[in-house]
Amino acid sequence: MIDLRALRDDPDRLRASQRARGEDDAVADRLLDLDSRHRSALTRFESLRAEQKSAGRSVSSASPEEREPLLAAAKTLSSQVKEAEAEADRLAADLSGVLAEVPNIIEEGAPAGGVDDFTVLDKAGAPRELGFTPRDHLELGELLGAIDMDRGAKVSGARFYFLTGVGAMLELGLLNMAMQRAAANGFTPMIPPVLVKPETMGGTGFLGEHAPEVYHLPADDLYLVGTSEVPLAGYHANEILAADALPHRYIGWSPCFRREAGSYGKDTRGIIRVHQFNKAEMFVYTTAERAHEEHLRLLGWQREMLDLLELPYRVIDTAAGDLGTSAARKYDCEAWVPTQGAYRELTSTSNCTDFQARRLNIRYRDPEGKPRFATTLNGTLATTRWIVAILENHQQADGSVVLPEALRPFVGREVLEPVGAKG
RNA sequence: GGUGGAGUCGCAUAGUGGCCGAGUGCGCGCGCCUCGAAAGCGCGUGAAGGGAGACCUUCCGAGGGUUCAAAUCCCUCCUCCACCGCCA
Repeated sequence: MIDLRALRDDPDRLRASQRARGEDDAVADRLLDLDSRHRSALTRFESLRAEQKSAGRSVSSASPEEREPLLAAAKTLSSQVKEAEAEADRLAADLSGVLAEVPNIIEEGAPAGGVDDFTVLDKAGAPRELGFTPRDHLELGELLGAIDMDRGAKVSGARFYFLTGVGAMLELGLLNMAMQRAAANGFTPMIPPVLVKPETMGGTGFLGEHAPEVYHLPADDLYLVGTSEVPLAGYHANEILAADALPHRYIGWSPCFRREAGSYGKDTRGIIRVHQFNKAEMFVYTTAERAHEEHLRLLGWQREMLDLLELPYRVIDTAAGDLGTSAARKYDCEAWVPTQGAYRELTSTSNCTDFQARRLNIRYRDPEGKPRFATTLNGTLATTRWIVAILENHQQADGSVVLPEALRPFVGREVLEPVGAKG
């Protein structure tokens, strides 16, 4: 949710942001109009209410003979107050309805445009010269006895899979490595609930344009999270945090569930795009002043993981139209996938400014003791998808995969060897 | 799943329709006192919104309702505690 008072002072900021995102900039005027109508309705209600309260008090202190006319007047006021309140409530609902649709205002510097208008900020590590025809991650996964898509489909349907044997161990090792590194960097490890209430899901901004992506359990009115960002953002909802405790840095490990609606036919092979996967996610609460440098720090920790796993990747500055509802700025790291000849997203880090904090009512005390909305940031530190890049980039001609050194202690072996066909 | 009890200002508590427009204690802040401190005394001490301001409105777990008037009465829900049943 954006700041209405800031909008009153400078509506052009929202207009410019909307244009950069390729969205309607007239919402600014609709908001301003609703806002001023709401405020005058509110003022009317409040003064009537004040009058009613004093009228009520005069009834209680009146002598029996004065009582009757005072009571009649109070009754009249009471119905006027109800009416005025209903009008103010109606306008407040209209206003928050429009407000709920408005995405965050982009950070200065974010490239304008859509999905393909990103800026490449950096490239790291060159793709290996293989000297043989690379196998894709699924072929390798089957050869290594690590991935079983067929039985995933048998049990749960398309886009489900089993990680088997070394595949299971590889994922555990990878995620554990991420958790350990984050903990060493001062993050608090968290294993959060993955079913959340509507206000938590809505508060993080996922029930807007992303709503069709989200699994919903109608019997309990709970949502399955697509990332632990959701419960970690809800963790401090409706709290006022002590300023000297900031930043709060959490590293969450959770399964993530995504319906992948609208991506039919895309990435249907293997585990690149699946309905359920695991993820280690960094989540930070801090102040507006410190947010930008924290964002770069999150990116730094992501790059460190990718470097340790010896993966070639590039860093992109996502364009405004591809930021999603909550983010003001987003950097993605994309790893090289040899069989696709392309870079594919492995990490994403977003600065959500105070957008989520407003919806979830997360504040801290500034040095003057006044509550202010916090800034939230998040970033991937490892996911199941990383297995794709690890297998493909570190494969050998015989189908074995030599694990990067930093990962070995977490997986408990140096090389993943092909197993005989076992069905 | 069932039954009973509870949820009030940072914490603890008072409050069973109008004197609650929320008291008191602790904590915290400022001041007096003191060489300095403790004790003592005095003053202050939540959030949100509107207004240039004086000030006004809302918030007693959440949401509805009754009433001229609700922390207080009624309904629904949530959370916690206790017990019963079932269960990985």
